[in-house]
Amino acid sequence: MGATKTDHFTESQNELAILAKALGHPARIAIMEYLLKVDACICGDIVNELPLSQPTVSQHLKELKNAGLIKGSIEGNSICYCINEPGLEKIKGFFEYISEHLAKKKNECC
Amino acid sequence: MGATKTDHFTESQNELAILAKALGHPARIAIMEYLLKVDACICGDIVNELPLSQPTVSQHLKELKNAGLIKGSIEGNSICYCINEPGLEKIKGFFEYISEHLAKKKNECC
DNA sequence: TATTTATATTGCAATATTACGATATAAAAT
DNA sequence: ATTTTATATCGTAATATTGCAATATAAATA
Repeated sequence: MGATKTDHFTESQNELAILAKALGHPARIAIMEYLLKVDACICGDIVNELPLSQPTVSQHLKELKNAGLIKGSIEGNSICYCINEPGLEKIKGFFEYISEHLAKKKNECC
Repeated sequence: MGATKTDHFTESQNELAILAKALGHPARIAIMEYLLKVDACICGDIVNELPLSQPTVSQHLKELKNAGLIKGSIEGNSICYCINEPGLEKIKGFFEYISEHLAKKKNECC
C-alpha cells in the first residue's frame, strides 16, 4: 500500500488534510513566516532565506501554492509571492472550531 | 536524500511542522473531529468509526499522540482518548498570529 | 484457567516525500 | 545577440508514510 485512501473521507476532511500537510515541513513553515515578516509580497530572494537548494525551495513553494496557502504572480524577471488568505482562513477556522467546542465542554475524563 | 533537514530550522518551526504534519492525513482529521463530536473522551470504538483496519487506526492514533494533539489513558480494558489542549493551542496560535499580521498590513501587491 | 475483547507491535509491500544536480525557460541587462 | 539573473522542471537516490495481515499483549469475562 502506501497511498492515502482519500475516497473514504469527506471532501472537507481531505481539504483540511491537504492544507495541514502543506505546512508539515519546517521549510514551508519558514516560508510562511518569512512572507509575513517582510512587510510586503516577496519578489525574489526566498531561496537565499532558506538552507536549501534552489530546486528544493521551488518545490516547497509549489506545494504551498497547490494547497492554496500562497499565491504567486509573475513580476518581470522574478515571481512575487504572498500568503493566500482564503486558504489560511480555512485551516484557521478548523482550529477555532475545535477550540470553541473544547471550551464548551471542558473534558473531564482524561 | 529524502530526510527532512530538521537541523537547519528553528525549534519552533520544527514543532509547528510536526503538529501540522500530524494533521496532514484525512484519517487523522476525522479522528480529531470524532473526538470532538462525541461529548466525552472516547474509550474504545474509534476503529469502527473509520474505514481503515485496526492496526492502521492504531498507527494514526499513535502519530497524533506523539505530536501532542491527543492523549490517551488506559481505562480498564480499553484506552480513553481525547484532545490534548496544549498541542492544539500551539498550532492554533500560529494561524492566529499569521491572521493578525495579515489584517494589519493588507497586502497590496498580489 | 480459558476465552473473549481491545489495543499495540512487527514485518512488509506500495507509494509518497525530500533533496539536489543537471537542465530548461524566460525576462533583464549588457 | 549574448550573457546574466530568477525560477521551474526532470531525473533520481535516499528516506518516510500508508495500509494491512499476522501476531503479541493485557485486561475482562465466562
